[in-house]
Amino acid sequence: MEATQKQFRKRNAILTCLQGTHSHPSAEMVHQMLQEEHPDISLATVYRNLARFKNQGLIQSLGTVNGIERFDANTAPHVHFVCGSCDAVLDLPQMEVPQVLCENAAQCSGCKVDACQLMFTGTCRACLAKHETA
Amino acid sequence: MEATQKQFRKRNAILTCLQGTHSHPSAEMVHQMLQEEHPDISLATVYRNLARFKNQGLIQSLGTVNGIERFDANTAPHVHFVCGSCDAVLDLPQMEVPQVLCENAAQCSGCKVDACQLMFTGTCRACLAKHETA
DNA sequence: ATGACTGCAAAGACTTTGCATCTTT
DNA sequence: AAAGATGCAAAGTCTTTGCAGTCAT
Repeated sequence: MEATQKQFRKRNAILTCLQGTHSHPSAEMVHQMLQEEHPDISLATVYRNLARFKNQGLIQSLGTVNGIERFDANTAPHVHFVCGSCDAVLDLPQMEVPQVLCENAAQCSGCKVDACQLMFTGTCRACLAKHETA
Repeated sequence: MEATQKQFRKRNAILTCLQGTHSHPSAEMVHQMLQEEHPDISLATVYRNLARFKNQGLIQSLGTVNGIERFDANTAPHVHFVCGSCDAVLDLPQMEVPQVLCENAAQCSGCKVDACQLMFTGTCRACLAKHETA
């Protein structure tokens, strides 16, 4: 009955993969990353388990970048940067989401606020360098 | 050569529709809203023009809600609330996005920051009321 | 046996695109 | 004539789902 029993190996691999990366991958990216370890894993399995984890609250969706959904195993509220050039999604761990904001939002809107996302868009350092060079 | 010349009537109608609503509609919602005024407008035309306006910076995309892209003619940075129950997207005009945040983000990340989006998710008042009643 | 997980292929949903037609210059 | 806008239908892309096969209880 160990956690690695065959029945859950792929499911665990998907979660572990997500927890071990900072790339905020899409379903397909996860599938790619698992190719070596599980060459026979199906994309459908990745989608199914990501949906499951999301429902369980083990991961969160960051929304879509260019029409593709991106996931994050870090469910604590934190700040993201999306590069419009290479579609990379970066954490900005130095920045914090002022906790007051959620309370303010709830107060001034009368809505029940569950979560909050702060997202910057622009061009990442790698792409800036690339364009300078070019 | 007036602005309402036949050639651009539908295009203008789409933009005007978007500018006259606070519902942050999807392409299909825009199409619906224009039915009365332009019963013969095609969904493809709505998509084409929304893409055009977005490129021109006349409107902005708010990302997708449940897999459907939502648009906003208000391109100034402002705060949104997304209801997970009815998919409504509301403005929170009382709240402001601290301008400092963008500068902070640029500084601490080394990225070129173009825009910033602050988004809350939860349950809107209408849905809260509905659920209480039920 | 029953329930659970997966692969495969099919279906689904939203969006984009090619082509013919009609306008405007 | 040439360039631009639109409708229609087809194609495209990402995601979900049905079904059969396999494994665990």
